[in-house]
Amino acid sequence: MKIATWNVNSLNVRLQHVREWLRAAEPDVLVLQEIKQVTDAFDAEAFGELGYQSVANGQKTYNGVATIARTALSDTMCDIPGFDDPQRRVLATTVAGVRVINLYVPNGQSVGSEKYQYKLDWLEAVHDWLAAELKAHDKLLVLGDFNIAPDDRDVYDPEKWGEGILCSPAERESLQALLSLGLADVFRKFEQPADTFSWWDYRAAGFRRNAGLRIDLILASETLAEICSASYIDREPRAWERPSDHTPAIAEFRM
DNA sequence: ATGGTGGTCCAACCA
Repeated sequence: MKIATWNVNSLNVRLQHVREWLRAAEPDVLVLQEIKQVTDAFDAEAFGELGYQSVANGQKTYNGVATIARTALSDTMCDIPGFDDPQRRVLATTVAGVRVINLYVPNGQSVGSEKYQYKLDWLEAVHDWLAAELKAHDKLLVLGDFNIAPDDRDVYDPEKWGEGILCSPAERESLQALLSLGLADVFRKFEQPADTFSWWDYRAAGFRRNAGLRIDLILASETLAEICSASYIDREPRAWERPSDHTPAIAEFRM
């Protein structure tokens, strides 16, 4: 099974990029974040033509997530239990016996801001939800835009970013708490080229300078981490015309 | 030290 995550920063703008990438990469599952459209505007037929089924959890203007798969999607959940939130940031589905949890973690704006507190509260609620999901599902993946660079290897200039947003100790501890539930960042199970990132700021020619961060992650339960055969980031779509500021992160499993 | 770009939607917010 080949699975990928991609923050597309508006599916309206990026639909043809996503279709092009599906044709070339042929993943079994692709999870999208920041579709920035209401659920009814999601064009399932555009993926149906390519042999994919899909489920969307959309919202006007901001956020919104969708999951696309070669096979049927079942047991869909669009909310974190017990966490009342109008923002559409989660989509859990079961695909081919794997629980696939698609997350768009809040950005947090700046350390100490209201949005930062929301991010930490949101991650705590996700933690408790995932604990329950892991009890119910041996084969589980949590993937998406985490808006957290796990450690300094995932930051182009750790000195400059310091303990700023996306890198602060509290954010990294929140991520560590998720990993402590029994999840592994599969990208780090394999040798990787230095300075491999998944997001580059549109501003200040971030991509040209490779001034990026690795914030798009694939976390696997122990059962799946054991059969993970590859994980990598495909930089190519970030170089396409009018790109998303993120590029796909991919993992492959022997199953 | 600040602002840079891009999406949504047309003023201002979000990233």
